[in-house]
Order: sequence, then structure tokens, then C-alpha cells
Amino acid sequence: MKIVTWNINSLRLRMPLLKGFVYEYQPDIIALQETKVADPLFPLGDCIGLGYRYVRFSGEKSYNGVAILSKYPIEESFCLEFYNHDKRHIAARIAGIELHNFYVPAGGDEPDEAINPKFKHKLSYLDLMNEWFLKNRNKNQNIVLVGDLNIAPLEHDVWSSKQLRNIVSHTDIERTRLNRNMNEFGFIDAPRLIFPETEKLYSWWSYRNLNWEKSDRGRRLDHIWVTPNLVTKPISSSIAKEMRKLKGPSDHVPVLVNIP
DNA sequence: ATGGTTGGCGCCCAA
Repeated sequence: MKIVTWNINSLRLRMPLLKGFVYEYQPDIIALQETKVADPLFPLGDCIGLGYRYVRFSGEKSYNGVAILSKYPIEESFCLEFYNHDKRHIAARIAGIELHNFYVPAGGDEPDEAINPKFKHKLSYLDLMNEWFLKNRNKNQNIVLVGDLNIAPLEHDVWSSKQLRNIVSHTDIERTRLNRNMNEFGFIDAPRLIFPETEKLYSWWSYRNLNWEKSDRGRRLDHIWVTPNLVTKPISSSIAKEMRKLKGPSDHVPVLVNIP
């Protein structure tokens, strides 16, 4: 089962890029974030045309929005709302796997809960995610959690851990909380089974750096976590960095995992 | 220390 997560930053604008990506990679399941489209305007026909007959989405005008596109039947789906009514989560059960697709709040610029409500909400969102999984699921189930988690937890998930230590996405408080969410439940960071922790690994490069490829100041904000059952056989994983080089790219690139 | 770009909407906000 080939699964991909991608913060596409406007699905309607980047439908041609999605089409090219599908042609190249043929994933079975696609989890998208920042679709930025209200449900009545969702391009369902285009998704079906790409070969994804089973589609679920939860969107809103202008902001946020998530979707799951599947080649295999979706047996059940649901959305969790941890933060206002933002459309930041959708889950679907497909072929015996429960897939959770999250778009965690970015958290604003100032990494201080006392003065930045966005940062406070980001941390609260992570707490509520953790509580939901501990209360409602266990690690012996077949669960895949993907999405733009807006945190680069490891030293080599950013270009300079030292220079980013006070930058939202790589502060100690965020890194600790994301690691707690992963470890308390028993999720495994799937791409890091393939790419060692000593190696730089990114899924996002800022639009603001036009020289992004040369300077390579990236961050790994997009994640795929799996329960132990799903890695009893060797998995593979990759990051489609070339998608960042195309004309009119998202600032995030697709992260893939193949579960045998 | 600062600013840089993008998308969606509508003259600015979030990322």
C-alpha cells in the first residue's frame, strides 16, 4: 500500500501538479492538507478522473482543509475538530488500515504561549491529539497518522538546529510535545526507519528564499507515523523533492511510504 | 536584525 502525504497549498490551483505526481508515483492513497476549498467547490470529478474513486474531504473557504483520495473503498470516515471549527483532520478506514490525516496549526511567529494565542493553540492541539489517541485507540491496531504536523522534531530535521532553536516549528517545547505524542502512543516515525537520524531530511522549503535549492535551508514538517504491526515487513519511504522544482510549486513536497 | 514569497480574497491575513 503506497501512501503519500502532501501539503498542496491550494488543491484547485495545483491540480495539474497532482496529476503529474500521480502519473509518476501511482500512490494508492493520497492525504492532502491546505486544500483551501470549501466542500461544495471541491474538485471531486478531477480526483475521480485521476483514478481515485473513493474521496473524502473536509474544507473551508480560504484556509486549512484536508482530503483523502483512495483507489480502494473507504469503509468509514470521520473528522475530529480540536481547534475552533478549523478543518484540520480527516480519517478513513481503508483495506484494514485507519488513516489519520492532520494539518496541525502553524503557531504564528512568536514561540511564547503567554503573548501568542496561535502558539498556545498549536500546543493545545497537540495535547488534544495525544489524549484522543490514548483514549480511543491502541498501538496494536493498524493505524497510519500522516500530515503537516508543522514541527521538525529532530536535530537533522532542520538545516541548523542551533539557529532554529527559537523559531516556531523547532522549539524545545514543540519538539518535546511531538515526540511525546509519538512515543506515548507507540507510533513509529516511518521515513526515519529508512533515512537515518544523522542525515538531513526535509519536506518543506520556504517560498521566501528564492535560492532555496542552493541554500537548502529546509525543514521536515510533514510526517508519516505507523503502528508497529505495519512494519513487521520492511517498508520503503521517499520524499519527492523534485516537486519543489516545478513551476508553481507548493512549499511542501510529497512524503511517501510503501507498506507491503 | 531584517526581509524575503505565496495563495485566497478583496485593499490584508495566514503561512
